[in-house]
Amino acid sequence: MQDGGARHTGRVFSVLSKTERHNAIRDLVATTAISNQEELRRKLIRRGFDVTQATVSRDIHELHLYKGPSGYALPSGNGNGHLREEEDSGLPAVHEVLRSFGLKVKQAQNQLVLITASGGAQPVALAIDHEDWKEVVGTLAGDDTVLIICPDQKSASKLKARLEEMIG
Amino acid sequence: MQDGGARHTGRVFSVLSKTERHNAIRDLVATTAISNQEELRRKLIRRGFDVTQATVSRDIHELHLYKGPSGYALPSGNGNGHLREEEDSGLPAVHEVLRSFGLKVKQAQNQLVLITASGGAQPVALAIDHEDWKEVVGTLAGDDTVLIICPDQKSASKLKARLEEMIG
DNA sequence: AAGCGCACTGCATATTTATACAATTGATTT
DNA sequence: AAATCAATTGTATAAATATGCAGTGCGCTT
Repeated sequence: MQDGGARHTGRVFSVLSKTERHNAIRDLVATTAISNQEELRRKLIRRGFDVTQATVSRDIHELHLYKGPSGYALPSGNGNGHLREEEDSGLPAVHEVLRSFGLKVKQAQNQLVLITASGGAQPVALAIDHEDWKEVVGTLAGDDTVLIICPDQKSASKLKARLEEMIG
Repeated sequence: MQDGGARHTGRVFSVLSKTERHNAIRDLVATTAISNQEELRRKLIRRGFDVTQATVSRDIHELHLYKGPSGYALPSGNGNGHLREEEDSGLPAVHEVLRSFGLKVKQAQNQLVLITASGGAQPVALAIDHEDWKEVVGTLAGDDTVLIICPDQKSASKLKARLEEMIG
């Protein structure tokens, strides 16, 4: 269902169609404005893919495209995803996440910049937030960097020491 | 058309309805899974907003929401949105987003840390950026935290007061 | 107060999107 | 080779979303 490739049985070469079409769709969606499936269908036809609206609808599903004010768009990779679940308290202790993800801490005035392994910033920041330390005014996490804002330079230093100890 | 507020003529107090509803929608969309307008309609009704699907459809337009694989989503501020032109001032006023997402503001020197509901940071930061306030040097948004850099401690205090007032 | 203009909304309906079902095709098994 | 199976797609239609039009109500002007 997913790839259409040789994965399971059946189809192995006609692939030249569906996957190609998906790529074409990604390209079209990324570079041109497409406000509905008929429009996308027409553009696909111009590129040699003769399909119906039903197929286009299915493709859009498989590609996880979004539809917004200005037409279809690619999945943002970032924020949109994890709106759902989340659950509750199951967070690992800071020292655990730090031990696995933490790399180093740098200080700039009242701010700390915590470098983590790739993809580790969010979980680390979450864990830190949960500690409710008074040295932490707030955190901001990207992919591998966490910015920690402290009330002042002094508390930043203190926190830095603590974090470094945890990183080991 | 945009605000429904006192902007032009007419309506100034019934606003208690449409804008409130918009906030409720932002909140619902950010915190729960909503896969179609009927569902959103039902949830709105449970919150006391008795509207039809048509109105919900219009609201979704005005709020620039996206619809993706997992239901409706807020404009990501980031990747998804403005690939396209952008048109005019389509962003909701700060006080609107703040009312729905803002939780509290903390100050550290010349920085403000604005805590928002989960998923609210991007839209809030976007709105703030758009205001072009001289107290704002720049913003950084994660998932539920916005860092606002101000020129100095004094302007930070001033801005803090203003934001707190908006949060209510 | 009468008249006008505009925001807002419901109703009915047009437009757009999703999907149940059946047909086709090529690989795999017996 | 016949039977079988999974993948893919079209057709027809259901489901979801958008919108033209008309009605209502408030504020402003006259």
